[in-house]
Amino acid sequence: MAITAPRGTRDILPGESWKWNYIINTASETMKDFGFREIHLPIFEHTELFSRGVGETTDIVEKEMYTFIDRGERSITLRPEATAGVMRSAIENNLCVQNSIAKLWNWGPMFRYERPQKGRYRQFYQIDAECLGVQNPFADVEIISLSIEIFRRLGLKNLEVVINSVGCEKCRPIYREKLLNYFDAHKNELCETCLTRLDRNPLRILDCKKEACSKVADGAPDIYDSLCDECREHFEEVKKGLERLNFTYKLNKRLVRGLDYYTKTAYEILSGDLGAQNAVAGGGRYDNLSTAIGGNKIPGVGFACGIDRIMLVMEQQNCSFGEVPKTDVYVAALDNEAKGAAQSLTYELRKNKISAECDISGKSFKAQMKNAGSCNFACIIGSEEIAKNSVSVKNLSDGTQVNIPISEAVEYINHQV
RNA sequence: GUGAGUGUAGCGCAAUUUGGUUAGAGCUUCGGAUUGUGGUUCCGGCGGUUGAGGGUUCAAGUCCCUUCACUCACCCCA
Repeated sequence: MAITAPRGTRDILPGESWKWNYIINTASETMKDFGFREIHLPIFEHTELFSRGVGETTDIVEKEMYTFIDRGERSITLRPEATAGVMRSAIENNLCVQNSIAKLWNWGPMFRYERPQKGRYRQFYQIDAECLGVQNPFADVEIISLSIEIFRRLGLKNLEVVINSVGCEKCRPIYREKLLNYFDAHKNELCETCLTRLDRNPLRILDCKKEACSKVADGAPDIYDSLCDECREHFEEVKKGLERLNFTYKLNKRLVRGLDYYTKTAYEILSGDLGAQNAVAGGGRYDNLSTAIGGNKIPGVGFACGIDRIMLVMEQQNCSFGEVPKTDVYVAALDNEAKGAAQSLTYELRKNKISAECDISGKSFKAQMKNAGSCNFACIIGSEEIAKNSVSVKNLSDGTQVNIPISEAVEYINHQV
């Protein structure tokens, strides 16, 4: 049996790799316009970074990480998300000392052991941006507007921005306590998974999609009543900021992120064109992440968006991916004696940065011209032409053709393309 | 981890309700003819252990079991 790609992974084939480049280039330009700088991080990290950063009781850490012991007996994990690594790097390299701020972005593969389905893979790709060192709600607005702008430039339609505040280390425990009391009183109405959530992470019950649980959650205490003054004010400023930029958004007090490090702002950008996995981007503020992984206090806010999912939505909505890559010139040999001359001319063109191709597999002239169909020009050389030292250059879009000396071919085509 | 559906040529599909000769066309590819040197048309060739393994049967692409993969949903998230 031939070996196949592991479950949940996929190959980005030539037919779509140029679309990926378009998405990444668009993101890259937007990042630059927003003053974010690119950072490259390892794909694997010490397991502890995620167990302490993302949170011991999260689904990601409990059952979704690719963790293994390396030959030096270190516990290593393929990164399941980007934020913890960025924060680790910022601490380790002092990117955020003495009130300086760091605006960083990167893209690359992330790994989670899940059952694959539409828009969900075991190796998936994210574009990630983090703004570190700023407590101010303007930073939250900057991050949210950045993600929206990337999608706007890509031409995505019908997106929904949903925001919430999940409180901070001061007010969340109080809210948690209230929730605990409430859900404890409605224990018999909750589903099994929610019962386990009860003592581990009661906030997550709010997120449960089961009708019974959601009904119970409807009557649960409102998080906004529990927010401390600082969190409340922060949240108000974020909302004001979004309105100032004319963004429409929805509030969802049930929006709870699956990663423990989030504080205050949490948000998601949803698309109706994705099936069940409807989030194209998600993020928020994480003011306690740095201390959780052993650093000094560095506030932060950021987002990640799934490239695979952006791709799905763009295909669904027939968005433009820019220009399809195309070879300028096909150099066709009329007969076998001319194949060498064809390759020589092809190389001359390439040296002049004109994309060119010729047959390297011994195809007939007819077959060569078929391949030439996707190019702008065809150069046709036969052994007779070599003797005469000339070549026919045909413009494949209008059918016009000229005979010129081979030595002038590069210059002529350079003019045309 | 749970559930449902699917698996036949490189691709998308067919194979007569209820198992029955040598599993078929189309597109692609390759070759030939024709077209002024590609695109059109015609002819021909290559291409399959029916995902894999086992079972039932005189007979299995078709029925049963196991396994793998894909798809979608739960869960969770981007």
